[in-house]
Amino acid sequence: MDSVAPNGARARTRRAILDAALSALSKNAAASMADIAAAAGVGRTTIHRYFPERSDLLSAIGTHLLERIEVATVRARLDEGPADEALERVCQEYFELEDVLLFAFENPQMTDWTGWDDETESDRALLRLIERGREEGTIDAGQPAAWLTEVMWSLLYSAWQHTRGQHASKHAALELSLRTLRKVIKIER
Amino acid sequence: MDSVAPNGARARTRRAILDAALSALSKNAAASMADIAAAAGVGRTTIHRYFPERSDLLSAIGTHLLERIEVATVRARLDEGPADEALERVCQEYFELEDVLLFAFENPQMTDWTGWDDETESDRALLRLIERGREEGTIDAGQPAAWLTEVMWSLLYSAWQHTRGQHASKHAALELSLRTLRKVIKIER
DNA sequence: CCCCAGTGGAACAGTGATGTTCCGAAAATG
DNA sequence: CATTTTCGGAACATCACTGTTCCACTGGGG
Repeated sequence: MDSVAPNGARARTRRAILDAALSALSKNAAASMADIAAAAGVGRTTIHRYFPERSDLLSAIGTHLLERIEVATVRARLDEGPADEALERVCQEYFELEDVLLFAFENPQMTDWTGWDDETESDRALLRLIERGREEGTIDAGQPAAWLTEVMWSLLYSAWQHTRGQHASKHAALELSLRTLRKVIKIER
Repeated sequence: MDSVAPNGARARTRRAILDAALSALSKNAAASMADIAAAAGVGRTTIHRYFPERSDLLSAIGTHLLERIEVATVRARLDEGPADEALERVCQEYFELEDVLLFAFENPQMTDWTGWDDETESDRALLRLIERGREEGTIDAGQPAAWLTEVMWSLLYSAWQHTRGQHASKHAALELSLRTLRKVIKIER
């Protein structure tokens, strides 16, 4: 059963469990294994077959999550074009990761998960991008780069929150975020 | 024991439990009753004497929380002076409520708590303030008022996060927030 | 078509949190 | 100082979740 070659069936259910766990846990941070199993349309036993302990599932989610962020970052091509435009691109990419990122935000249960502490390649790329923008003169140098990344994440969070509370469409919320972010990085004369 | 007149002793330990619960739960959202009791320097039994069930404690925290927000809002005197300055004042007041508000943000366990859904007087006052600023010409009318309040909360959250991650002082973080907020509400020419 | 990897469900023990009761000790109150 | 109130701790029953084992089934690949 734990053969080296992923049979296809195994890989499929593994993904199903991972996806279901992600969505279940972003809706309810206290979801039990049984809840996740139900969400995945799978027996609770099966989950334990793939992830012996809850922590195993959580760290699998963790890496899966980092991978998706990584992919989104690459797709934004941070090195191309003016820095402010690249920043908007990466925001748009990240905006699509709502379930993934809401989970990351609202689940401090993963505090013990080793893998957050060390800087991601995405983190570094983002900081480099902002640095580049400051030198280019397209991003306000009056605010620390680390602060601007915080603000970017916050604005994304606000956008998702805005679609929940208000009856705003996702598109409208994203537009608001980008508009606000543009004002934030604008250079004061 | 449940006499009508608050004896002083009862009121005192009640506050102690409430405060300890607040700080314990903001540090660790999954804190057990035993944890909270320990944090309050009080027996677990005593907590159940004041708050028979966990949900009772949570809703007590909820109202206590709303009260503190209410007080902070009043102290900001939203009706006085230019709207943009009033907005900065209320930010400064809210910034002091770090434990209270971080708890509110990071504890979706209070989602079931009835009392968030209906608009607070503070919410309304804040929206009125922004509306006033738009008419005055001190706050950008290009962004919906509801969105600006979301952004304000997010910036506060960013500030607290910034003091955690970076080695920034609270004062510096607040300054960053205010500076960024000023740019956000600035009217585009 | 047949077989077996993959699955679901029942059943079980272990664990930690919750809520309750009871009683002796401590402290506030008059 | 005496009395009433309040507190702490031990003990207990209950509950939900976890992780494990075992067995019966099923459906897709060889």
